[in-house]
Amino acid sequence: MGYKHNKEEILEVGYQVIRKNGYHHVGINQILKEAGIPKGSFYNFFESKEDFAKQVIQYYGEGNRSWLKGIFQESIETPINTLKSFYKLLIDYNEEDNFCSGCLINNMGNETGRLYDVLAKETKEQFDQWLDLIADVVRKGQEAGEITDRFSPTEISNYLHSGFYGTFFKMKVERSREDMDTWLAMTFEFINA
Amino acid sequence: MGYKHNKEEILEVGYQVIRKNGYHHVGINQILKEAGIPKGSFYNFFESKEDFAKQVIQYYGEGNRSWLKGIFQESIETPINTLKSFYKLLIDYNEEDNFCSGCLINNMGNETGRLYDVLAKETKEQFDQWLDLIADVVRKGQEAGEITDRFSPTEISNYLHSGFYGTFFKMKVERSREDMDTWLAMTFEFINA
DNA sequence: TCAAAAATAAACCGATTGGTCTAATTTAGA
DNA sequence: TCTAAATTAGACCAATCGGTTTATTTTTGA
Repeated sequence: MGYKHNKEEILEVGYQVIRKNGYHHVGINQILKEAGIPKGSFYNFFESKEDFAKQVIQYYGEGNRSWLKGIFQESIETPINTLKSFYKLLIDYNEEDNFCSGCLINNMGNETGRLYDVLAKETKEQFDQWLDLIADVVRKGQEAGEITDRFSPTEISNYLHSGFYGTFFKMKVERSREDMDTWLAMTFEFINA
Repeated sequence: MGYKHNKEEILEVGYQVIRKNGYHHVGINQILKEAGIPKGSFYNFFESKEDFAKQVIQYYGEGNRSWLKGIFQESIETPINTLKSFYKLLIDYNEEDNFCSGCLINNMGNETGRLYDVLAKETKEQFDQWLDLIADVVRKGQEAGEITDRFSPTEISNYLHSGFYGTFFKMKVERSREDMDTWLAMTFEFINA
């Protein structure tokens, strides 16, 4: 409160740095340097590196959830096109840093899923809340007869987002959106009613 | 040749350890300990940690390619069922260690894609060679009228395997095969002719 | 206005990192 | 059989790791 350093600014730096470099590859010192704070201040805000990472995941998860809510509410397209535009936006977003970072949640889940109960749990929690929002749009699409009803909204939203996560592998090793665009076209043809 | 330590044994240990723990989270000392070799021997075989990881990727990529060739050649099922059984086998394989490790190639691509040109290149190379083998089966499935021909063999094999990679996220944070099984059922209904 | 609490600042800590060095041992080929 | 090369062995290195400590400054509320 009115103090020199701002917790949210540190979390934002942490988001950027960890998203790009991963959890284990990033040291506290790098965070300190990029955020411009001394170590004492960091450990005043956060109990440990793991606690910091957990709060970064929360910060990003919640921010992204608000963003998601907004674009779904304000969309003037039909449900299926709302979803397709949403994934196109995500691909565009990844193009901005030359396809080298991917998604913090996907990265964290894959990197620390096995090792850190705390981080895996937080990761899953944020992911699940995103999926609920996506599932709502899928349900509307099914009610409108646009999206296949051979599978439930939960199954389809899961299928969509995990499929999207799968494209990050080739995106990163090829530094290209080609595969993501193909995935988008194929998936939305498949889930068509 | 006939010396005390065997390079392939060290690579196998490296595969197990790095697949499970990731690249940055694993130190040389851990490899030495688990492989039972002193540091001097390690650096006699490998130039650096990065060189070691590269050879681990090659070792695993080539081994897996042989395995893939074998099960595709020996399969007595139709092409589409050969593929479905193949992915079921992969899920079963991940169940063996309680869904905590995933695929070395996917892990490496996601973790080091941005950071290490050497490792990303090797990862992509091995992946591409797997995909060629899968694409051959897809082509046969299309010729047999089992698999949709709305997309090319390359597009479909890419779609299959990147979709499979996408399921690793939830597998790891939930330690469950539920999502993978659902993905399998949905995907093979979608690519049906 | 002033004392208690909160936040800032950086020196410092032991443990571990990837990697080097030197010496001893084992192997291969002349 | 003997020498040169390859391999084994682990002590050693500077740098970095996550984290603690102590002292100072800033803020807060009585």
